[in-house]
Amino acid sequence: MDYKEAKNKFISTWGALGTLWGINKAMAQIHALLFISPQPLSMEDIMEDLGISRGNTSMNLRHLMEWGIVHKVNIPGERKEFFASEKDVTELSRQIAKERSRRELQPTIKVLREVSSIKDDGSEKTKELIKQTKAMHDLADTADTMLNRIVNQEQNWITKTLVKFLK
Amino acid sequence: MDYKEAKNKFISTWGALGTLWGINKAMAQIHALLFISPQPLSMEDIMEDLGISRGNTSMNLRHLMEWGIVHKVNIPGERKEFFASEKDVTELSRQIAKERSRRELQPTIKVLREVSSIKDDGSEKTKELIKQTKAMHDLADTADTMLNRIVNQEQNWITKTLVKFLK
DNA sequence: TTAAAGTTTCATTTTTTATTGAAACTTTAA
DNA sequence: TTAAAGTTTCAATAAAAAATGAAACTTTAA
Repeated sequence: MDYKEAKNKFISTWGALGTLWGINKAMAQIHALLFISPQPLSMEDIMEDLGISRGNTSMNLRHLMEWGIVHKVNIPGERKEFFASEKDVTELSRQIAKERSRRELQPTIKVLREVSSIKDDGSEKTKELIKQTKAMHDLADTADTMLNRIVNQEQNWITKTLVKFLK
Repeated sequence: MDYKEAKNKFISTWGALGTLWGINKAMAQIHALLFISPQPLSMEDIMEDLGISRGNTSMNLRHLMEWGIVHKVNIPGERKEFFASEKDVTELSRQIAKERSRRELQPTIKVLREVSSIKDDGSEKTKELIKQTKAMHDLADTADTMLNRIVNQEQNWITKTLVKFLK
């Protein structure tokens, strides 16, 4: 496998994985491209490389910046804007986990709390709804808390030890 | 909020969350419905409750069974098939993590290994591709291993302690 | 057996989501 | 200033995904 093949394989695999996880293909592919590019790229570079339109590129770059994993880079002497990805995988996963927690997990946890707090009218179906949504709430809450702790690097010795141990 | 409101809110929230994570709405909603139902439900019950077609219900029930989180239940004296969800949230998350690992993470890890193993031709872009995909491979591999360990309940005392600690 | 009950499949349609491209807007060098 | 370079927005279009519904298939009780 030469460079070009490897690059294409990485970009298309990343796009496909993104799709499975609810991230649109172009967004995932732009990220993949920037992630392996030694230099920041301009919008033109990206459009051309991935064969996508200017509008698509612009909007998805904005989304990636909103997620905090792509940044504008100023290149002295260049009028164009250039873009670069977060290159450190630890920081990348921290950022993604943080955003998914904020946008998706936390609102869901809030709903689960509301739903599981309805008044028990004594019926079997109400009891089951309360029991199950409460269990789901506790799970989601624990998972979210753990995720945020791991991801926020509140890593004291025991956490570090544990992470190593689990590897 | 009464039972009906709470039920609808749970089902629609679950559907919306599913969509964000690449699971289609009907599949997530069928799961939500079964998850809070005290009794197993027939296909008719589900179609009627969610207002979706027979075909849609049938296919998504199959998907849920392929994911191992919904099962057929035989009710004595009934000719129809009934369906029930896994009710234990721990088992539910174990099953989902197991499947997502098998279907999505592991194939991606394989590609990352291939891509990061190409021959270094000395160029900067090849070096960067190798470096970055290797880092991504290591991250994905560690995350996958940890996930599987946690989820497979290979829980010795230190793991349990750690999990408690992180909560 | 067979016909009624129940289930699955899949071509077609609908809905949703992503993408395009051109106009509007912004920035900057001269 | 202004006009060229660059960027963003968004209505229109295309593509992808989900849902329908009816025909084909399977199971089972009589």
